[in-house]
Amino acid sequence: MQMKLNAPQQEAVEHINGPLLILAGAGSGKTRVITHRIAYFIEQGMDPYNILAITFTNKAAGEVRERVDSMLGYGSERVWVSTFHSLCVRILRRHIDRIGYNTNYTIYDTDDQKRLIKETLLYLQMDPKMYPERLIMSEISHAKENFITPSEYDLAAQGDYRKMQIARVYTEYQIRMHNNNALDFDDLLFKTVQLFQDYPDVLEMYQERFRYIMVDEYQDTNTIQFLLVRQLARKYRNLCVVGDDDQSIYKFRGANIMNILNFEEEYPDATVIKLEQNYRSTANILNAANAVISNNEGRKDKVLWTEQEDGDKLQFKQYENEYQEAEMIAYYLLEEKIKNRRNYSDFAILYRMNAQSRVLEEKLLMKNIPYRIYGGQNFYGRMEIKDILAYMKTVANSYDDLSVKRIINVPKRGIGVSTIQKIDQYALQMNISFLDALYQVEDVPGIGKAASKVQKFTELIMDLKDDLSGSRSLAEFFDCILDRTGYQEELIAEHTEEALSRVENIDELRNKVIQYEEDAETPSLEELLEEIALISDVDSLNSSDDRVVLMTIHSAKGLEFPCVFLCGMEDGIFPGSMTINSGNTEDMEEERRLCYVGITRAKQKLYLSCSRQRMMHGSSSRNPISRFVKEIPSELIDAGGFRTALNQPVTRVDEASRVAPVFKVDPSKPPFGRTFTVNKAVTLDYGIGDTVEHVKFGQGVVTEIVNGGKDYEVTVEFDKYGTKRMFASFAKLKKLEES
DNA sequence: AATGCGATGCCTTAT
DNA sequence: GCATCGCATT
Repeated sequence: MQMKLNAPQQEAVEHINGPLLILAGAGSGKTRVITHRIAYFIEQGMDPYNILAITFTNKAAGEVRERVDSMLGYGSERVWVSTFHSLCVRILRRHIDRIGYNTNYTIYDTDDQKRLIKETLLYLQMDPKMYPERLIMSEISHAKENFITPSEYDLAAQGDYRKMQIARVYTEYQIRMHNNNALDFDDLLFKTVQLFQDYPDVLEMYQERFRYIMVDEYQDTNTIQFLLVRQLARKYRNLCVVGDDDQSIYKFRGANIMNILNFEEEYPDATVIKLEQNYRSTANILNAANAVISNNEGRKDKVLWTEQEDGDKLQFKQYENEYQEAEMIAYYLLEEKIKNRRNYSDFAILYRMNAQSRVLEEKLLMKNIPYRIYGGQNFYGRMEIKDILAYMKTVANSYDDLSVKRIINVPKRGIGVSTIQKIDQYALQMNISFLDALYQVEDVPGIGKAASKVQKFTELIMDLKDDLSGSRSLAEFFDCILDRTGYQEELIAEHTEEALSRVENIDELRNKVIQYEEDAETPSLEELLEEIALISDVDSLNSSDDRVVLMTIHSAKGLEFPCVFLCGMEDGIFPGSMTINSGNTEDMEEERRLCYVGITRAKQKLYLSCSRQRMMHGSSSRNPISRFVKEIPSELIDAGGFRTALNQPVTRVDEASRVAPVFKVDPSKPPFGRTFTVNKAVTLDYGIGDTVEHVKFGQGVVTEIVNGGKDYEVTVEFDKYGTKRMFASFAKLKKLEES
């Protein structure tokens, strides 16, 4: 651990007035500078109340506050440290009524958004096949990220039929969001910027309050965040942004790397400080990272260096399939743990996509290695959690039609789709909320005996509203929901393993409610719901429980681990096939930055691995070694006998990786060191699944290849002659078609 | 209205 | 390989 601040760090800490850009390489003590800077400001007599620090995750915010607190022992609670989203939520809770929303608005997550889009498409009679929700969602999201209103979008769409259709959805979607008194994630930013734009008095209030602004991970800010920061900083111009252009990895969600690259143009009087000394990783790991990232063009020039020892070489292994890869990761993990007396929590297994976690999980489970998976299906995204939350949201905001529709027949009350549609129709005509329409169910035409069922439901909601005002705590209210709905009872009655785990999840949610109530100064249902809406998976990462961590490289940004496994290092996975096929240089550079982020998470040991064959959406595919692995100088890598192949030029290695022999691992006797043998007498230009031709037997498909030392034993299923096993050197099989 | 079945289509990455 | 969706059945 670094003892005292180095010169540039010190300079950054003591810079008080005017714009400041801190280019902080990975592991260069960024958080340290931020926390010291806040502490320094307070020591200099500044009011902590005037300081705003924006971080990427709630977890990071908590850490900043904690560290400032431990440095000063006071004052930190008055510093406003939060993420962009929670900053906006808190501002809007106070002032959103100025722009026509109710301050008890609901926050919609991606799932809610999707439902609403679906409803909207139906209403506009647009074909979801022509306009997939996915596409619409990203269009709307990108519009909002660029502060483009529906009418502006429509204006720009003129002449482009497709865009004009999307403009219709965007417009109707926003109307519905407004009617539901709901905001999605993008709206939180959008509405705040809009509020500040339309109400300069409100903006000035916050400008006065936030005289000193710090933004972390600035390279991942998008346009709307840029605008928000610019608004807030305009008056006092005491803006300090910290970031690393090499770690910009969120282009897909609108992050604009130009925000950091052009900071000096936006603020010509900006001071620029570079932090280039890395305190995290060994020299070998750092050099590998430097080598990879140096392949990108158009970056701020900066070279990370370290005083640390070389350390161990990076490990690289190619396996036959993803099961073997997972198996060996588990094996090497245990080996390292025992050899160097490490904790499980010293390890992270990182991958490109969440889908890769399943196989890893399976093998860890088999070997009794405690682990925790972050990301993917979020806890709060689970069905039962969303159901219970929908009850809470309905009580908190009766305009939230989406939540009401979600729970009106959950648990089953015999209220079906047709009834819901009729009521929906009625609500639309009367221009009232869905819940209000439910209250007037007797006036809704065409509702027969379902009316009494609906009335039972509305009574339930009214009772719950009474419960909330009558109950002493939110936990008590929570139990009222469970009791009155019978949700939990129904699950218990099911007696299945799945239902049981849902019950457990509900219990966990209950704990969360209790926890919130203990921590909050003035607990309220609204605040509880917003906290839940904005919580991210890594926020709950807790290094004190001794488990291996599994997550995507994206989620791992900002984290560090003594030992890191980067798996699935294959062209087609990482970089992904989309990126490779598109031929887009910018996209490829972003993938490379992601790789850079992955490598620089490791402090001492880095294991890279890939698999020759892998199941991807149902079918098996073969992937060559990732080009990024090949960008690492071979002297930094220990790859057993495979090093030769790595040294070859990229184009030739691609060829070579197809010819390379199949190797088999006996899990009971895991190999040390030399895993690969490249110098074989015979090489095969075909693999499992390929169609081959034999002089005598004709065509067939290769089903198995066994490494028999000098030769390969190849099993082929011939079209006419059945399955034959033969030695490759005699068979002289000719490849016809790849699988 | 609820259930169950086969067909479809789809995968980055996440607040 | 998985989840979602539409359809037919009870």
